[in-house]
Amino acid sequence: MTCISFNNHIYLVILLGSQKGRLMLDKSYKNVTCSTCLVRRDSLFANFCDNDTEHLNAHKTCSYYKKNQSLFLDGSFPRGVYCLNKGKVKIYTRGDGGKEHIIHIAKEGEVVGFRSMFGGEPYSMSAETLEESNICFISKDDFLNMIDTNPILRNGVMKELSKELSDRALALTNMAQKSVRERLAFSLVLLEDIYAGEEINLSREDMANFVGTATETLIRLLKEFKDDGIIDIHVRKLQILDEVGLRKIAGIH
Amino acid sequence: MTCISFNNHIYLVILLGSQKGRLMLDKSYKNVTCSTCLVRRDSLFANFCDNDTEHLNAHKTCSYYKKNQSLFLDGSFPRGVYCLNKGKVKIYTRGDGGKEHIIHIAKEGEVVGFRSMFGGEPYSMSAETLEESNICFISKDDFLNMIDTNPILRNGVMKELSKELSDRALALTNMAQKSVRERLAFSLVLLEDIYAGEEINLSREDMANFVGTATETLIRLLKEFKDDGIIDIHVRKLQILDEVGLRKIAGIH
DNA sequence: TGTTAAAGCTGATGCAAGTCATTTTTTTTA
DNA sequence: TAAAAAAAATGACTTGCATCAGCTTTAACA
Repeated sequence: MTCISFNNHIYLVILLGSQKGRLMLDKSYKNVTCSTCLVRRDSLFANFCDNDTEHLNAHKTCSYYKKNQSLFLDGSFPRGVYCLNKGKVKIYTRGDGGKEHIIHIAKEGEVVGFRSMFGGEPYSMSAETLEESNICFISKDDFLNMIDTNPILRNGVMKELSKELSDRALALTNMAQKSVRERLAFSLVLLEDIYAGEEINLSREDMANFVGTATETLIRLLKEFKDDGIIDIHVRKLQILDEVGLRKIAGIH
Repeated sequence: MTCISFNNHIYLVILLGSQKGRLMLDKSYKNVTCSTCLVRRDSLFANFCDNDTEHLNAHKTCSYYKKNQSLFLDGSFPRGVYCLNKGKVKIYTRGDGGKEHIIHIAKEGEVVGFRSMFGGEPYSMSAETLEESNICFISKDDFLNMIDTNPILRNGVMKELSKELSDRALALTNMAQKSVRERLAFSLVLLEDIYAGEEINLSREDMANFVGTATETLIRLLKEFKDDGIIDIHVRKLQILDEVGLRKIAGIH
């Protein structure tokens, strides 16, 4: 049994029965403190002064989520926002027939759940962890209060909203005009960033729902990319070997 | 020659040579006043107090735009925002190869051009009139100043941004999962609202770029809908006869 | 450790929708 | 008013990708 430390947390590498050793999050999540949280520097709460950080810390609660656990569901009303300390979360809608479409995959440092908060409407999307995660929660009242009193946060939120709006316009144009092959390449470039050098670890079904295609088609195309030496596949984990080639296929200049 | 009045403006119906009579905007646009502007009640500037409205009026300039005139282009930096007093504007991106994709069609009362203003980045989209229009302009400095000092406007903007974000997620899911036939039905329901009872007046190419399909496919499907009695077509203008039927095809409940 | 379930993969087939070429209609311009 | 240009419409052809069905591998669990 080995201990390693990463991102504010201590992980235990343990052997579970006949299973291969895997990374389990230590349940020490209660110790997360905003002032020392490393992922905060990428978040909406970056650039906070000490006072604001302390206030944030005092109003957040931190929880452990296991894999495939829901944060919120389409149709429910926002109760607060979720700041990802560790782990990844998929944001998805369901089309007619219930088929998932993954709009976004949030990574460490991202704040999830505030986008539907300003209209007074229920969520139009659902959120669910893709792996075990540590996630801090700030209640709606506290968050809205901070928005009103903190111009840094407010500007950050508005900047984030408009950035996502243009990202999503690009995604829409890609979906309308690009082939599945091109979209897969595009998605892999996005995933490379989301998984930040780690191997991409998504089920084929989730990946297909992210690209917007059938699972079988995705598998066939992944195989093509592998044969072309653009990616490498280890069981279900995926590594990008030739990002330049991918960008070329995706049509990113 | 006849005069009619509508929406703050006087129109002249005039006969031009051998052409059929058509509606021309009177150039009296300079007379538009925010306090009496009827379309303002649907805009971001609704709910303004008299003081704010007066301030707005003092800082706007109003211009006449002819059909197919550009408001701003992808890559340029925002100089201000555009409030549509009369006319429609398409917001579009271009995919690889330069093919347009129409993200949104703005109608009277909508404010265009502020979404890219908060990130300090250039526009990722272009905007162009679809018909002759009267459009008021507020400079970036004036608008940002109003955002900072006017909570009503600020909340309206944030509400609008998050609403559009969820609209666009729905559009993305539709694009990923629905057939062209279903998407066309969906788009026609949207257009029915945008044209507010008037006949839908778009070129086949624009409509195809809005639905996300080839022009030929769009034409064939329109013909099917016409044969099924769902729509009626007069040359290039289009009228919806059976919105319930359309919603059913589109999968809107 | 063996059994069951889930996820991943492969092959065969059909069709929705894109592309190209041509004609017809409408609009614009001289 | 005629000629030219642009937009709309139709037909023929091709193909990317979804669907279905069956098989294999990996993970879950008693």
